[in-house]
Amino acid sequence: MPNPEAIPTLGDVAKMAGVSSATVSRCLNAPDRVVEATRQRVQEAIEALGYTPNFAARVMAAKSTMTIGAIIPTMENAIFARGVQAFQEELHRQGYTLLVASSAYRPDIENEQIRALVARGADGLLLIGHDREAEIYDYLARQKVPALAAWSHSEAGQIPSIGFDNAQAMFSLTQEVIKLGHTKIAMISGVTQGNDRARLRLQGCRDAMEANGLDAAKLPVIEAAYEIEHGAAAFAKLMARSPRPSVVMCGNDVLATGALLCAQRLGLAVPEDVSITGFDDIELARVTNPALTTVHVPHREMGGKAALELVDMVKNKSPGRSAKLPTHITWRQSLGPVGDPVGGPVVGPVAGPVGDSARPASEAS
Amino acid sequence: MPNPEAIPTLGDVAKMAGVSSATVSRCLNAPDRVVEATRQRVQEAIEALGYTPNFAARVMAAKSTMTIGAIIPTMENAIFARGVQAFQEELHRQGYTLLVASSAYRPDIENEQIRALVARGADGLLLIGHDREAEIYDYLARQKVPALAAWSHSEAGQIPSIGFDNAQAMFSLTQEVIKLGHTKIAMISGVTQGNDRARLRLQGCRDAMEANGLDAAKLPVIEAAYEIEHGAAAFAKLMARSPRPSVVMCGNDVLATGALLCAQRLGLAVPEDVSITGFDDIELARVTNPALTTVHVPHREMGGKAALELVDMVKNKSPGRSAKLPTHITWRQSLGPVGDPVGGPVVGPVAGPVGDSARPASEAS
DNA sequence: CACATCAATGTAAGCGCTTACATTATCAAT
DNA sequence: ATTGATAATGTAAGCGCTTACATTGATGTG
Repeated sequence: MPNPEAIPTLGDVAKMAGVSSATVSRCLNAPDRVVEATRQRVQEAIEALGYTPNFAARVMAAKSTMTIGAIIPTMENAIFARGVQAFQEELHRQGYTLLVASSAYRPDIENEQIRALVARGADGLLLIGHDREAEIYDYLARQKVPALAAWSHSEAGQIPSIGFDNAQAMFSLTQEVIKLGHTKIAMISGVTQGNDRARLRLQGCRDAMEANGLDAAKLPVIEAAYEIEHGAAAFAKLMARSPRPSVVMCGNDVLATGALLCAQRLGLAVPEDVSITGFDDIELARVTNPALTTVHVPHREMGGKAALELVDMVKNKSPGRSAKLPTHITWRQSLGPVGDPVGGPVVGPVAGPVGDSARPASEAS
Repeated sequence: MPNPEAIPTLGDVAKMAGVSSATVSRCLNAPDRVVEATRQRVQEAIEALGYTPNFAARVMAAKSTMTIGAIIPTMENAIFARGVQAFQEELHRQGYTLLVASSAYRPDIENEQIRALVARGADGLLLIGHDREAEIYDYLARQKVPALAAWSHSEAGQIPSIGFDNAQAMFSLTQEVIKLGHTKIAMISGVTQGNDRARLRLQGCRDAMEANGLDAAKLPVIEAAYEIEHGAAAFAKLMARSPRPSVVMCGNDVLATGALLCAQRLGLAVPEDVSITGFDDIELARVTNPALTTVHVPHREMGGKAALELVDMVKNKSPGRSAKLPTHITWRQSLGPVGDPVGGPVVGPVAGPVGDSARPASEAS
């Protein structure tokens, strides 16, 4: 009997069961390659000893961890929550474990986390967006760790991506805004530095303006980190401008929620005095008052698809195929026609008592 | 020159730099034990080769990963987001990497994830609450992996905990509810099975009723998973009862938000027709209309403290000390006096335009 | 100048597992 | 019984790193 204080090893089990360590290993990894009686004896020894395999050793010897890593910019708000949850569920179904790290939107930390996850043996990585130093892609390539980008679709990226067209989606939404008569548009954008999603959304908005004969260069833009209070502060600044914008398009629902809260504080009615739009369609968007008209992103579908694709890349050494998922506008109450008289009817289709609705016609991408 | 296709190892670096592998290892782990000139030569070789240490090998040899694991019930909503973020920030400051896994509130998955993280070499684990099979605590003890519980304080737990007194907090809130004249209380509780936080919150509510001469056995309780729609469904059922409750206390802010949404659908004014309370004080609670009166939990403080304590346990093999953090009630607009006439003034203190306020007097625990 | 001292480096033994290959047992067919 | 094929198990060589211990060489001392 080995020292009961020590953690038992394969060898201890083998000794106790009276077999070789190879046989024990086989019991664990290929049970059908060992005869019933032996397997049982080994099983008993395992239980008696309370043995659990040492993972590091297994990894060293076998070079596969059945672990996928994901580095997301933040866990603080729900932007990535649903997608990651779906990703994890599909991974679990495929027999993989997901480990998540977050970068606080800081490239240096993301870098660190990527290395940490790779070092810890992640068989594959899920990254958000495409913007990062070339060095990291080199590193991943050298380490032969497949990576997949999500939340942003681009055929031009260094790695395949499962996502949607951020620019296109924002283009469509802006189109609708303009159709409602707005010309004094302003935008609260996410921080575009190192964030292709934010940059593309801004771009989409500008493109739609130009496409409709508005001068995109004159679009007032404030960049704000994705926090409610920052959205509120930016909104306050925008409202102080003259002429006052009739609509504030926000880089995501968190910023839009902040804007809404600020409008409330300022005594501005939404959408009568000013319209506000979001992006992402997270839970928050349904809950605010008025509820947010926003771009719906197929979070769960994206997560699930990304999992399948990444597993394929890992298992079959496939190069990975990108996919572009459709988004659509979810109409709620925060966007109305310009100059709507106070209390006037909300235009834009509304369904049901706390109505969400999607106009098939306004399908983006 | 070794095969350029292969991932370089310590040995490759050593060969290139013309030193032994031990020296290279020392350059990495104890730079001051090797002379400047050598160190530089090694550094160059490392860069030329693009070498990165193999973590599994390092773990096997050194038995420390500078990694902490956390298993949280869910990432889908923000209940744990802020706390975990703070936990991670402090960990990062201490030189540790945090890896997060989620269990979807399922004990079997939590079990799996705990093993996965331990197997992958986590030096310590953060768990939520105390409710889990004894077997897991045994496993942790055998593997000598220190674990700390959060979001729930209990001196009686198998592992130390950094948290707050869920029962006490709910007791205080219920006390206030009763003080406002409510006797027809109902509760939408989280699923209490395997969730000590939910159970204690329910208990706290019952205790306060008894303490005020109300029959806790008559408290209508519906258990619901922490999702907005489930909260809404439970609320609808509660509202169909006769007599109709004058206040619905919810196990957390997510459920309360669902309740609020449902009230809106039913055309019930909150708090005039029915009051609603939350728990946790996550962002959601500030954003709903009316905003939620809820129990404020010191998420960031809890996360930071937990990180410090867990690092101490890991580094110094300390047994760990528990800590109970104070909570307080955050007063907003969803709780009012019973039978308030429609449109009547909101009682209960309110501060500022979108006022949050905490009454020092109602400090819980 | 011989020798002790100490800093810098090298040697080599693991860490716990997987797996290619070698060996032995089993059993049906002759 | 003998043989050959095949199934079951054992042997042992790594996987890439850390580290106790051994070796070397420089420096200072009596």
